[in-house]
Amino acid sequence: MSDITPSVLAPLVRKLAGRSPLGPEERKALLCLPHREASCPVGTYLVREGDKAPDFFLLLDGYAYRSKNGRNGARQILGVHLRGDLLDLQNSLFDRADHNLQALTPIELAYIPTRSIIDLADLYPAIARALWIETLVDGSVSREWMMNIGRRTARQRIAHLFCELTLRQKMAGIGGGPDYAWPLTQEQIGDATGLTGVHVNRTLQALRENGLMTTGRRLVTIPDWAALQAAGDFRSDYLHLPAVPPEMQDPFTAHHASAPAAATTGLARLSHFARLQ
Amino acid sequence: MSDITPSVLAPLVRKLAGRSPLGPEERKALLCLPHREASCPVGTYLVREGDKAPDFFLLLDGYAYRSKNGRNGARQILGVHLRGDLLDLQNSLFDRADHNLQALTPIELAYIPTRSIIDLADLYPAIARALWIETLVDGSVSREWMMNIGRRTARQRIAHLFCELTLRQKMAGIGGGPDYAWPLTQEQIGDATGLTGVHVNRTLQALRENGLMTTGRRLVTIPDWAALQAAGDFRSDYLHLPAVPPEMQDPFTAHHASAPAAATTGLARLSHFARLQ
DNA sequence: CGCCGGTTTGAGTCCATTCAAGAGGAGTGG
DNA sequence: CCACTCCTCTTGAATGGACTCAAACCGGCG
Repeated sequence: MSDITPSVLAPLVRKLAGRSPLGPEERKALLCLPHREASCPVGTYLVREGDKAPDFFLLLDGYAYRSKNGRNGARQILGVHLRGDLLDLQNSLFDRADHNLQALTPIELAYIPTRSIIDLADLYPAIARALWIETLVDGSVSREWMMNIGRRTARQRIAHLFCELTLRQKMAGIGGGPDYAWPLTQEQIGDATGLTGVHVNRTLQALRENGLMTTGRRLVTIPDWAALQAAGDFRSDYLHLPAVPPEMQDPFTAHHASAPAAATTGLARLSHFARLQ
Repeated sequence: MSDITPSVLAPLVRKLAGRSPLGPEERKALLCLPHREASCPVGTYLVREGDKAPDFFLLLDGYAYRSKNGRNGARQILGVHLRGDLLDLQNSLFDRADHNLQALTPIELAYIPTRSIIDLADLYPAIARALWIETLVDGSVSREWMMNIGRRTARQRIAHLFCELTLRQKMAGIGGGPDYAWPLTQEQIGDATGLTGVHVNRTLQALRENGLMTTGRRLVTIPDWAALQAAGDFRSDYLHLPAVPPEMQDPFTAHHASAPAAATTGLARLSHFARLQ
C-alpha cells in the first residue's frame, strides 16, 4: 500500500513530467500515491471487456497489450505497452471497460486506485494536464495504427510495427545493443496489423531475405534502421517522444526538427526530461 | 474577435457537462471564452498535418473529418465529426499537428484559442476532467475503428460506419425521421474503412439488395436498424453516449459480451485479481 | 450545352486468406 | 533420458475477396 519506498513510482513521475512540467510538490504527491505491487504470468487479463470500473496500473516490467474481440471471434490488438507505460487510463474513467488488457509476457506492475489519481488531478492542474496529454498521445498512436492497418501493405504494416516497438524500447532504455526484445508471436503480429498469422510468416521471411531484419527467439536485430523505416513508411512524430536519438531519426523528422523556430512547449518538455535522467 | 453572443458556445457546455458535472460558475466561464465564428466551404483544411500549434474549434454546423496521408499518397480517414463536436483537441496541445482536419461539407464553426481553454482547465478541475474524458472517448472510438478496419469484412465495415454516423446524428438531434444525412462519398467511405471506392460501391449495392439500407442523394434510410447493427457487428458502447434511445439499442449491449475465446491462462487471472482487490 | 464530380459496371489480376499438414522447441512428467 | 504435449513457426495448394484499370453513365451546374 502507500509506503515510504517511493522509488517504484519514479517511472510515473518521469512519464508525466515528460508531458507537462511538474514542480517538486507535484512530484512528491505522485510518489506518495497509494499503490500495490504485483506480478502476473503470461496471459493474465488485467482488465476484461465489459468489466466495471477498473483501476489502473503502472507497468514496471514486461509487456502488455490491449485488444478487442469481435462477435465472430476475431481479435484486434490495439496497442502494446512496455516498461514505464501507464496502463488503462483508457478504461479507468469509464464505468465499464471497452477493451481487454492482457499480459503479453510475465509482468511486474504497480496498482494504483483510480480515485487517488483523480483527486490528485483535481488538486494539481499540472498533473491533470500531464494525464490529459498522455491520453492525447495515446490517441495519436491509435490514429497511426488506423493508417497502418487500413492503408498499408502487409510488408509496410509489419515493418512499421517493428519500428514502433523498437524505437519505444530504445526510448525506455531497454536493449541498448543491436538486439531488441520481441514479445509478440507471429499470430499476435497478425492481430495487431489486421493480417493472418500465416501471411505474417511469409512477409517476415521476405523482410529477412531483404536484410531488413532478423528474428530469433524473442529477439530482433535491425541492421539498417533507415531502410526498415522506409519499408514501413515510419515517421516517429506520432509517438510524441520527448527526444529521439539522432541515429534513429528519420530524414523527414530530422528535417523538421532542425527548423529552429520550433514551438516552445516541446523544448521545455525536452529540457525537463533531460533533467530527470 | 470575441463578441458578446454567448449562446454560440452553448453546445460546448452541453458537451462537456455530459462528461463531467459542471457548476454554474464553470458553465459561465466556458460561455465567456473568447471565440470567433467562421464558415468554410467544402474541402477547407482547418488544420494540415505538420502545421504548428493549431487552435481548436467547436463545430456549429456541418460535417468535418480527420485524415492522414501516407508517403505513397494513400489516405486514411480517422474519424468524422458533426454538429456539436469539439474539433482538434487532438492536435491543439501538441507543437505540431499529426493529422489533417478538413471540412466535409460547408461548415460553421467557432474558433477558440487553445491558450484560453488551458487556462480554464487549470482554474477549474471539473473542466479539465471533462476535457480529459472527452479525449478518452475519442480514443475509444479510434479503437473501435481499428477493430473495424482490421478485423471485419467490407460488408461489416461499411454497415458499422453507417450505424455509427446514424446513431451519432440521432443523438445530436439531426434528422429525426427515417432519413439521415450522409455526408460521405463512396470514395471517402473507402478511405474511412480501408477499402477502395469501387469495392465500396459493390458492397453498398449488396447491402441495398438485402434491404438493409438505401442511399439517395446525400441521404440514407435504414428500414431495419437491428438488422444493420447485426450486419455491422455494431454495439454502441464504444461511443460512450449519455443515453441511447431504447429503439436504437442493440440486444447485446445489455448482457456482458464475454467472448469465450482461447482464454487459456484465464484461470490464473481470477485468483490473482481477487488478491488485488 | 458541355463540363465535372460522383456513381456504376466489367474483366483481369493479385494479395491475402483458408485449410491443411509437418517441423522445430520448450516444458513436463514418467 | 525419453515420450509426450503444447505452442509456435513453416510450408503448400487452392480459393477468394478486394484491387486495378478502364470506360461509361448520370445528375447538377455554370
